[in-house]
Amino acid sequence: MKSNSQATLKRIADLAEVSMTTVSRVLSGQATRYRISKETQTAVQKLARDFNFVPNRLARSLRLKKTQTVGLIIPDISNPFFAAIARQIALGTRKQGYSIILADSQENVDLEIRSLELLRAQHVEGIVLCPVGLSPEHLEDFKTAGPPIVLVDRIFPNLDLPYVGSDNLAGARIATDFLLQNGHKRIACLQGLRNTFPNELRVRGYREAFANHHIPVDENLIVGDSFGEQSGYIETKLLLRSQKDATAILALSNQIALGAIRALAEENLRIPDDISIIGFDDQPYSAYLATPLTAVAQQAAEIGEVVVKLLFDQINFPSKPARGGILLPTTLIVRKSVKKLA
Amino acid sequence: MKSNSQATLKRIADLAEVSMTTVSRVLSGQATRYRISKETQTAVQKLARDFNFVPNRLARSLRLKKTQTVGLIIPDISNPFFAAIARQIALGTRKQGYSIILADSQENVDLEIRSLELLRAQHVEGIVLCPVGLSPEHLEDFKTAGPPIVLVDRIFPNLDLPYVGSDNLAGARIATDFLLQNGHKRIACLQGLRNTFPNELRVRGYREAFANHHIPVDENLIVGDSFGEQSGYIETKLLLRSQKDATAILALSNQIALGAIRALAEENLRIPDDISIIGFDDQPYSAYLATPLTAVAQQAAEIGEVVVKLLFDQINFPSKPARGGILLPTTLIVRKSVKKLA
DNA sequence: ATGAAAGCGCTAACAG
DNA sequence: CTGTTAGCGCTTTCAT
Repeated sequence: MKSNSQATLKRIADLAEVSMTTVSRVLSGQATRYRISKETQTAVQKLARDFNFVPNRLARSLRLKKTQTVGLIIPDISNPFFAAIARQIALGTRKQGYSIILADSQENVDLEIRSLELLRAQHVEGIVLCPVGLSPEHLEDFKTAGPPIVLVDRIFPNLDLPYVGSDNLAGARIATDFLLQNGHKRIACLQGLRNTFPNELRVRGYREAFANHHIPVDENLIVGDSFGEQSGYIETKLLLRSQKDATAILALSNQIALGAIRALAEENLRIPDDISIIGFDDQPYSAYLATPLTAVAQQAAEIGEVVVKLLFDQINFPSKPARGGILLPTTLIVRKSVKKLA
Repeated sequence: MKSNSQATLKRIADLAEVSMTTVSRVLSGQATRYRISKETQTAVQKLARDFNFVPNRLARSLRLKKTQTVGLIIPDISNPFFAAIARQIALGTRKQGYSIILADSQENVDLEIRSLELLRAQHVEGIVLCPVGLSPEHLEDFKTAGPPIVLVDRIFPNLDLPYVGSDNLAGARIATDFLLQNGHKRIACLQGLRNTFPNELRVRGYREAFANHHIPVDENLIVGDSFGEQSGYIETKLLLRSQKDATAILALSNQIALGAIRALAEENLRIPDDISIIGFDDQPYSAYLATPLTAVAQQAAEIGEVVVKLLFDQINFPSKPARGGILLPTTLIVRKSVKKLA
């Protein structure tokens, strides 16, 4: 059993035979400002240490209406892209003296909504939201009420809420263009969660590249509906049965790419000899895969940094209007997974 | 500008012309228990909805001395092993209706200590700590005071605090044995953070395997001092210069393995033809590397589940003595990165 | 140089 | 069926 009775201001005050006010002042570094005598100071400090006094932040927050806490909602923290962003946010947030309340929404809008409500109830001073991205209705309120918010990755640009993401359109266009340049015309597009901003823009980039080359796109080649590894695997399997003439794959996430690679390996198809592939979102391991993967790199750490900046801008200067959105550039990292066709 | 004035119990009470108590009761689902009239109920509920009332959890927590919150401290959330554990903890925790306060300690004991203090001040009801693992002194207190805690991965088994981890000793022993069985005698051991429980046990496993084969270990082959990718890279580079006769590498983390692979690639050394390698901690991509990696798999998700169980056991039944530690088994996944020597 | 007292928003005796 | 009241632990006027 533990001695659960925490020391409080009052207890220390009684023991030191001074008022709570004085204790509070000493312990919050306001001793000089209120000219508290050296003796009382040391006495109070000693007692605080002896009794292992830890001020109750709940009480403090309630009184101050300031929790020094921000919320972070992520669809899946085990996705390395999100994990990298989360890490950067954790570092920046701590630097500002704030804590993070983390919620994993499991790609589920209902959970996202519930998390958002909970964060409000917890009076976080700001929210970083990587939305599931399917519907923005529940976010409308944040324009006029609630803590400042910044959207990440699965953003809603029309929502008039600050956001940070990648230039998905250009990323996918350049990747597709690279495939086209290399003579590929039958390019399967393994998309992620549909009606999601990054997905739609990536698909649009894919289409634009085709348009630029004056080649019509075959809608049968645009398949899939999740950013997960499973989806990449299954869709690739299906594709190999139905569209046997595809010569290349554009995988719209790192996990999709991994799933596709797994399926290809199972079917004994060689990359890039039998089929070429480009992934979206580069990872540390991408260069060391059986065939080093050509991929569109996103600047995850930088995204995290910008998020922190935008968020604390709003927290620290609430009167300033929240700035709009920022799209960070992507780069195509060319490795060995694309074959040049005759 | 936002309308920041939140609705409160009192406001709703005034408008509904009932007492705060009544409002509190209907809004916390205690209407039936206190036989509150249907009319009052609906009236209150309507007001609450109209004013978008969200009860203040700070106040609630302060009053109830229950925050429904647990703390989670991780050395590096972008390490996929920790991310996988974190995800499972997030899911389990939410199922119990609790929130997570996340802290990334950046492999830094001071930050870990500060996080621990902050979590106490925030009155979390439990703490999951993946310690940096170098020193346990600051954890002594948790035996007798503070919220329940469970240690993960970088555990201190002598500390008499519940913990969950992998059977590192057996994992490393079996991996090393496999190398030895395949005729390797000059096996470099790329270790992680020294004086850390998993590291020491993994090194011990390495030694035991040698002992079982009656082969003395060459201390010059045990190098490195961090679980990071950089360390794997650098140590491999150095190794190739100083110990040219090593025929195999045992990398004591997934990130070390990746760094080693990078170094090997740079030096144009082929796996396993020129040198064999086994990694500790399997990852989704391991099977698809240039040479599919033989690795010791840890059950990250299961570790997370057990952690949740142990933690809520203590939270929900504080009188029960905290159970000791649990070490989950590891398995050697044999792929193609080890060559059989003549 | 120090203190008394009010109050942040909520819940739970206790009282009808 | 409903309300009064006290108080969780802290900070901050306003006094002295």
